[in-house]
Amino acid sequence: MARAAGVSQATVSYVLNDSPNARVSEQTRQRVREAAARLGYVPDQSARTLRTGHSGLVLVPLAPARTGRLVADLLDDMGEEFGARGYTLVQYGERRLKGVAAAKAWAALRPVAIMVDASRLTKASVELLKASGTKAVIGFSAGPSPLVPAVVLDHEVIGACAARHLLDRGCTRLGAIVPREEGIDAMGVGRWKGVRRHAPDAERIDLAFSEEEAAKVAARPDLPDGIFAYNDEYAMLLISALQDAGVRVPEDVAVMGADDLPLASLMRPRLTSVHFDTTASPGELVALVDAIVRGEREAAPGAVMKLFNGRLVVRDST
Amino acid sequence: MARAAGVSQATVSYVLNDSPNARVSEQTRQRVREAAARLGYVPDQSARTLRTGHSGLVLVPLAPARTGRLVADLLDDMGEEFGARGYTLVQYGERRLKGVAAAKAWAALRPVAIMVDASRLTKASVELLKASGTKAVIGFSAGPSPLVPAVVLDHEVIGACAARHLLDRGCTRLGAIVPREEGIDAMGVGRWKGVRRHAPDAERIDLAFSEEEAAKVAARPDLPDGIFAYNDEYAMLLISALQDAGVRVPEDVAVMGADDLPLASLMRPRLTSVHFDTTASPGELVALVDAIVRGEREAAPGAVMKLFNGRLVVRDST
DNA sequence: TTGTATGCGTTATCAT
DNA sequence: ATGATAACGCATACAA
Repeated sequence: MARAAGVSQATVSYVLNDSPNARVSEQTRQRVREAAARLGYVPDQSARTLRTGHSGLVLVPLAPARTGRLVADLLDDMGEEFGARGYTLVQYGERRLKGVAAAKAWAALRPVAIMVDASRLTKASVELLKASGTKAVIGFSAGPSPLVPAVVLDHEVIGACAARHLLDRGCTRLGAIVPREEGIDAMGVGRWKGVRRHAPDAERIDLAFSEEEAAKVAARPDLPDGIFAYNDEYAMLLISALQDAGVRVPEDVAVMGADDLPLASLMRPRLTSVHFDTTASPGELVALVDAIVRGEREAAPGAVMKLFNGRLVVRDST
Repeated sequence: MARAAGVSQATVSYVLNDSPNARVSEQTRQRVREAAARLGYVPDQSARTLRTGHSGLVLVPLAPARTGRLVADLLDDMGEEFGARGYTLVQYGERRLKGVAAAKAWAALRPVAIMVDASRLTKASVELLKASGTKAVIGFSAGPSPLVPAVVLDHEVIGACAARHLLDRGCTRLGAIVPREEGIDAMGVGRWKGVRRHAPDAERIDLAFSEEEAAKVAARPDLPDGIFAYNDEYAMLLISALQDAGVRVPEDVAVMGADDLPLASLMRPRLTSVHFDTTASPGELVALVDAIVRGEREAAPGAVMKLFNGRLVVRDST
């Protein structure tokens, strides 16, 4: 490249990076830019990483369980935010690896930060990542993590919000669905606990995502008259089972969901859902990670960053 | 690292890579492995990339339009498959960039292969990628691409399958929803064309994903008696609008979806859907990309890899 | 069986 | 204002 432009490598570097203290004549700049365009020259990120010692990579290994729209949107927005700050957010698809084996694969890329489901981290893996230069190791989880600072969705608040709404509507005996599904059961328990804040004797109803299981629940003679179904998908599952069983919704049993899925609003009767406003979160989160990476802020293990701050709305279209 | 083990860099490299023609004593291997474990040493991928000239990275820049479950699952499976073959699949989200600007961002990572929505590629960007060492540039699209070999979902076959089923059920006047949504309208047209294979005068009904729009369609006095609604989401939208308008489904108007979403089977009446079996595709696709990368196979622009091969099933639960 | 030397593309320092 | 040069960590040809 340098040869093609008839200048030195260093000059190329200055021009293409708009180096602040670069003293390069406009004429030379032109020559360099023209040569770059002609050759289709693109600086090599790996060489840059090797030289500078940092990759600008923010690694997000995908969660083993498929996550919902909420997380997908969050990642989209964070990608934009990180990009604007000069980082590159990359989703890394290798769901099988766990513990140190996973950490080695991640560390090989020398990411500057990594945001990953806390359940995939161990003490050893966090140490490995830190030792290999990762500035910020952040976990996603349902609660504080002893290993890393964690991004937490406050599931109890969601459950409490739903319970309050059901009680306001006149329900007297509440129940909460807890999904029997690897990876999301912990969140289910959190939401159920939240329901119990307002209804101490709310029943916990474990349910796998299948029509057979739902039919069994719907056939029970002693159903609560208000059920928070964990999220919109489980709510739809439950409602269809109740309808099949001849139970009137919401007259006999009121059902609430959460996540406010677009599809859920198409159910008839319309589904009432807890909606979380996370619009501000991506920016805040990225700013925080940036600060940690730059060493301007500390975040000790056990610290918690809430994914939203009480911005809950019940969308009730009945 | 080499110092810590008391051996040379070269020996470390031999041991950690299990070099085929490496003749290293078992004793030395032990020492190296032990030192690596003790230090939490992980080879630097950027240095390796720089030296070898290839990164092993398979880049999948995300589509600008929100993709469905089908693509998400496909990516999951391909991630596993690529991992098993020594590649690393990463999803790189930089949605704003287009054309050559996007290609530059991608090329900086020196990926060995890139799989991307064909609409984001231009002649110049493909050349840039090829020039910077990307062995395989593969497009996702609704049909053959003049620029690159393409992974194609045969939308016409899907539409034809739905049409046949509706006709078999006794419908006489067919319609097909074409989504009015950036990025997926082309697929909608393809599916509509497929419907016309069996029903030449099938009506094209453009529809944005909103309840207002759907209500307008549902209020029409001259509705077809069989509608293929593009996919399950649009089918649910349309069905709820029809129900609100007092139209009986499926007695007055039969509606079919596609994708076989788990949620869609929870609608009452149950939704009939075209299901594509793509289970074999990820493996085949990855094997093909691997062959192209290794130069064992050619794939010229215009070539087409079908995402499934006629493995279509109508799930009809009425 | 193991060590030494070289170069990949970039950036930073120093020299011109 | 620009060029020469070293060093980043690794893989590999070759020497020992």
